Amino acid sequence: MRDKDVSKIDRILEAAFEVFSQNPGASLADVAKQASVGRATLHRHFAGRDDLMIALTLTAAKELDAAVEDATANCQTYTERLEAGLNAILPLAARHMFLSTDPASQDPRVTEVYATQTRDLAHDIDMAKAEGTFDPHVPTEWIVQAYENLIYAGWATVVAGDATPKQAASLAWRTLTKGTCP
Amino acid sequence: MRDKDVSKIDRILEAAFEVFSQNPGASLADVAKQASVGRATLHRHFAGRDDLMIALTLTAAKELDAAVEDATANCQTYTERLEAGLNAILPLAARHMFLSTDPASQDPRVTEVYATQTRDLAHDIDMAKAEGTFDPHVPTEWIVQAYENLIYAGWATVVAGDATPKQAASLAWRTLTKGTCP
DNA sequence: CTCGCATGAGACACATATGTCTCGATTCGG
DNA sequence: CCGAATCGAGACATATGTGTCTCATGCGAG
Repeated sequence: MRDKDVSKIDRILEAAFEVFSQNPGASLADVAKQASVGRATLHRHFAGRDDLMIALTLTAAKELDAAVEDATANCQTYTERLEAGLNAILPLAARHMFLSTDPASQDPRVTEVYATQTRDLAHDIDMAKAEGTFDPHVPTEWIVQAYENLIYAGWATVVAGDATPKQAASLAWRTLTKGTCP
Repeated sequence: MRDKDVSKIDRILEAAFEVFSQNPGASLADVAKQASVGRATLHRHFAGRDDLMIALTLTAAKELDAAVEDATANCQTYTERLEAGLNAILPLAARHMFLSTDPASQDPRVTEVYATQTRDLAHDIDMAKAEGTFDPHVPTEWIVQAYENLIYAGWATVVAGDATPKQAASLAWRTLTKGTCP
């Protein structure tokens, strides 16, 4: 039965990503319907909306970690890591973006996950500074924000049909490092 | 009584900006309370949540237009206009950001306002391209997205206490044009 | 001073989301 | 083939937001 449970949990989480991506205010009934699962069954695995949101956040973090780790396995430099990571994250942005505006981010596990992600990114940026990719005079905190928001910009461009994910990632990386001047 | 009405509408709109900025899902009762106004009075001026959101969007657009127009009055070039506009918009981002994730953006007036803003921005960027500020090979649509999202990044940096609005605007402009490389 | 009107407070009905429960159907293991 | 467990569907109670209405109050106009 354990396997079945996992399968059902995964289906619910997957459905939640799809539904909430398109409408962050969707009801749990919508999620259950998308997962082809009874509403009661959803409540058997997730106590309520908050529990589900927390699980989604942790799942999203795992997905991101896995994608980034896979994409950066063969990278030699931190600069390469950042560029490859950007390519890996951008296609996942659509699934996870609704979590950033989620008000239920008060759980300690969630805040810790976010803190860890930001800290790791800041670390890589600091290392890339040492490699000469970023100006040491530009605050690392700013580069972190710019990195994350240019990913969002790339995703928006893809959604608008103005670029492929690869092109968007390329533009985001170019803008972050060299800007858009000639 | 006309003056009183305007005053009350303004108070409601101002309260709505404050409340929704901190919690986009707040109830109309919260807004009325913040405005020191009866809930019924709010409904006398705004038919419902959608109406209020539309009014907020149009008000925000006016505020942005006014701020940008004022800040760019003495600009000689489109490049200067874009940089000055960025400085003007960034402090207002906190008030308006919740509107970008608002699902009630299906009203024709709202979509038209957004379309106009984006079109004007794209026009200025095209002109700045001609001035040599942006690489003509970089799609204008991308620069629009980067411009808007770097404003958001700047606002986030200010909120985090890592920069003043002026510093954040400067970083955003530098990143958009020259990037963050040394 | 008095009248009239807008207002704030609150009652009321309604819609929706949520959480719990029960029951018949289905499925899986023995 | 049978029994137990799980599931989906739906009923039910509850909470919250919303929209409308009434009414006493208080303020300003006349």
